[in-house]
Formats: sequence, structure tokens, C-alpha cells
Amino acid sequence: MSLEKVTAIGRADPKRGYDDACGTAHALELIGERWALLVLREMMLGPRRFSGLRDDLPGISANVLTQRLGELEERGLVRRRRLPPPASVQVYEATEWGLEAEPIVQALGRWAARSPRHDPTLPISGVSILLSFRTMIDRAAARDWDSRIGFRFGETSYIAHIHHGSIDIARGEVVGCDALFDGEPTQIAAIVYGGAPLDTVRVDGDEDLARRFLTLFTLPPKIG
Amino acid sequence: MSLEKVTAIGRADPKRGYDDACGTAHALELIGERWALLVLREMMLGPRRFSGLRDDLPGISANVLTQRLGELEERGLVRRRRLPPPASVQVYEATEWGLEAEPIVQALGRWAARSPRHDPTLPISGVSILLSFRTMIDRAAARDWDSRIGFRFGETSYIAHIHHGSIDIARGEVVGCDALFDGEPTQIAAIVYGGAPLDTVRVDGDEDLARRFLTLFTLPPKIG
DNA sequence: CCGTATCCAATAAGATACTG
DNA sequence: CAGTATCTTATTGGATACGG
Repeated sequence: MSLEKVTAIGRADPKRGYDDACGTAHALELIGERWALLVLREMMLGPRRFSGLRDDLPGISANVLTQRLGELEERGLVRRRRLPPPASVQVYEATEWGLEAEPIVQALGRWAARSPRHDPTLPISGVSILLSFRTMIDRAAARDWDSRIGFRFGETSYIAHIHHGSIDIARGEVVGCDALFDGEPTQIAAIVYGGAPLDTVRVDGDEDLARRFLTLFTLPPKIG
Repeated sequence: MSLEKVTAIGRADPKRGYDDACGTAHALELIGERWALLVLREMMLGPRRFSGLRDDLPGISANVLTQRLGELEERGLVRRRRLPPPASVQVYEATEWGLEAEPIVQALGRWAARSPRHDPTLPISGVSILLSFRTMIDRAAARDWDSRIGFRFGETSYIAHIHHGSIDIARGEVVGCDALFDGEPTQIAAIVYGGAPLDTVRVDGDEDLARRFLTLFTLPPKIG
């Protein structure tokens, strides 16, 4: 009894708390561990499998991913679900509350984009680049849009619906799109944010629309 | 079997980066270390001294505070300044860009306030409770306000100016206030967010106004 | 292929004592 | 007061091995 209790109190409950009523401090107890928020980010556009998470989080080790998933689940941010047969695979999905953390992801991203050290040529995941669109969209420029842009990143595809200055993103088949990008997320990022030429990815449909789409996203000015 | 140098080279350059172009990941490289964001938070309402930071971050050790301050300075979020004689003390202040991290602090705080594990009776710093007012103010309820509320927390005092649904906060002498609170930040938090009685702190000036002020801040509903 | 568990080396954090 | 230095503990990441 005593051995179990000690371990539970000393480590499991608040792993290493801040003893601070401030909501910010509590948030850091929930999602402040290394990798935790990035794991949650990867679930922002739908459930993910273990290996997908691992692939899109370069550098995370399997045991750390297991541990983070367990913590996020225990804290109510992530749910583990087994898909019905014949798929029968296990997936991890963000809970309602977990999805509500997107403003945190956005605030961090918007702020860090001004960093002189930010390197937009590093690899980036499909979820990240699409979420960055939601963060960086120029609402004024997109005010009169009503278009569907598809993205195919290997196995997984998404549709972005731009309308009334904002952008909805859903995972799903790329049907009924006005334009379709097919390529590596990192290439798309290089084009949108790094000014790279469009020819490193495949574009189907209305290419002019695709070009104009890419101009809807602009990084804030660097500091200095 | 394995080469010793490989690991050393592989991780020497970026201390322990995420190798991810996503802005969120970069933000975590800048302010994701333990304590870093809370140190920055304490500077959101003006420069702070080493010992003040230490006092308001219960549990941080001196060496970790030293290290975080050095990292935040090196990354351009914090500046070290020596006040002119006769004060001649060293203070740490957030840079412009550091101050721009306040939306991150707010997003985290707003989100975590819905946590079932959040304990508003823990100790809280003066800066934290005042920043929480900025996060939690009911803009509709404060729309027609134009009042100055003073706060005296030991040595340090602040004036909050509520007007047009928002709230400006500045450190400084509590002159020209319509009401003044004098007490422990933790007590104020218990009153505002925990429904504790008003009599644990001293209130000067318009007590009715002070009471109405306290109702301007409401926590979002808990999840469940 | 999907995870989980275990062992090990490298870091980061915490506690405490100490110095200008 | 404002930090350093030092020692101990905890966490992380990598490799690997193991069961479904």
C-alpha cells in the first residue's frame, strides 16, 4: 500500500507541478512536457495512428510517444479508440477539450513566426502546414473567396474550404475541388512561405486559382 | 559497435530542437523549457529583479532561474538592464517581442481554466492575477465602465483602468483611484474566482464599485 | 505492422551551500 | 541581494527486444 501511494503521489498525479493557481501554469502542467503539444497538434484535423504520429514527429522516440499519449489520455485531452472491424486498428483522437487547444497552437505559431531564428525550410507535417493556413490567412484578401482546395499528402488527403475570409479544413477524399495540390508538405511550405517555385509539387485543376491561393498567407515581419 | 561521436554531433548544434518548420514547434524551442514562460509572464507588467522573480515563482531554484534568464536574453525576449545610480540594481525586462507573447499566456490560461484539475486556491502572484483580469474580463459587462482600480501587493502597486470593455494595467502609485484593494494576490483570487468573502483584503474608496468590479471576471465552464 | 517494455547514456531540473 | 558551484535526482532519447 505505502509503496504504491508514494509512487502515485510523488510522480503520477501532477508529475512536477508549479504550485501556482495561474491558469497558464496549470496549462503547462497539462501540455507543457516536451512533445506533448505537438502530439496534440497532429490530432487537430482528425484521429491518428501511432505510426503516423511517429512519422510526423521527427525525432520522437516510441517510448516517449507512448508516455505522452498516456498522459494526454489520462488528462482528458486525447481518447483512444479502436476502429470497428475489419479495420480494427487503434487510433488516438483529440477530445472536444483537446481540440479547444488550437488557439494555443495558433498563438504560439503566430508569435514564433517573427523569430529571426525560424527556419521555414525544415521538414513539416501535413497537419502543421494546413493549421498554419488557418493561422496565417489574410482575412481581408480571402473575404470574397468561396473555393475548395484539395491536398494530397501521400495516403492522406484534405480539403480546405476558403470562404468569408476564413478557412475550414477537413480530412477526406479530394472530390469537388477547384484545385488540388499533390506533394510533400515541406515543399508546399517552401512555396508559400519561402517563395519557392510552384513546380516542385503537382497541381491539378485551376492553376491560376492555386497560385492566388498561395498568396493568401503571409508571415508577419521579423523582429529587429 | 556504435560510434561515440555520432550522437555528440547530432545534437550539439541546436540544444534539443524539434527539427520542424512549424511555428508552434519553434515557439516551444524558444519558450518551451520548464519555467520559461512563467518567468516571462512575471515581466509582462514591467521590469523585475532576480529576487522578485524568485519570490513569485514558488519552487524555482536559483540556478534554473539564472539559466532561463540567460536563455531568454540570448533569444531576444528579455533584456538585462542596470538602473542608474543610486538604485544601481539590475533588472530584467521583456523586450517588445517578449511582450507580444501575452496572447500565448492568455490562450493557455483561458484554455486551462476549463480543466477539472485546476485549483484556484493555490498561491498566485500579483502579475498573474492582474493578467488573468485581462484574460477573463467580461467585455460586455465592462462596456460602459470608466474606472480606475488600484492594487497594493506589499511593496508593489498597480492601477487597472477599466474602460470600453477592456482593461489597461500599469505599475505605479495608486493615486486617483476610485477603489483600492490592499492584500495578498492569492486572497484576491479566492474572492474573484473562488467566491470567498471580500473581508480578507482591505478595500478603500468606493466599496460598491469594488464589489461590482469583482463580478466582471468569470471563469469558463468546466469540461465534463 | 502496432505498440509496449527495458536498459543505457546524455541532459535537465532540484536542493543546497557558497561567494562577491 | 544576486547570482554560482556542486551534487543528486528525474527526464529524455536511442537501441533493442518482446508480445499482439
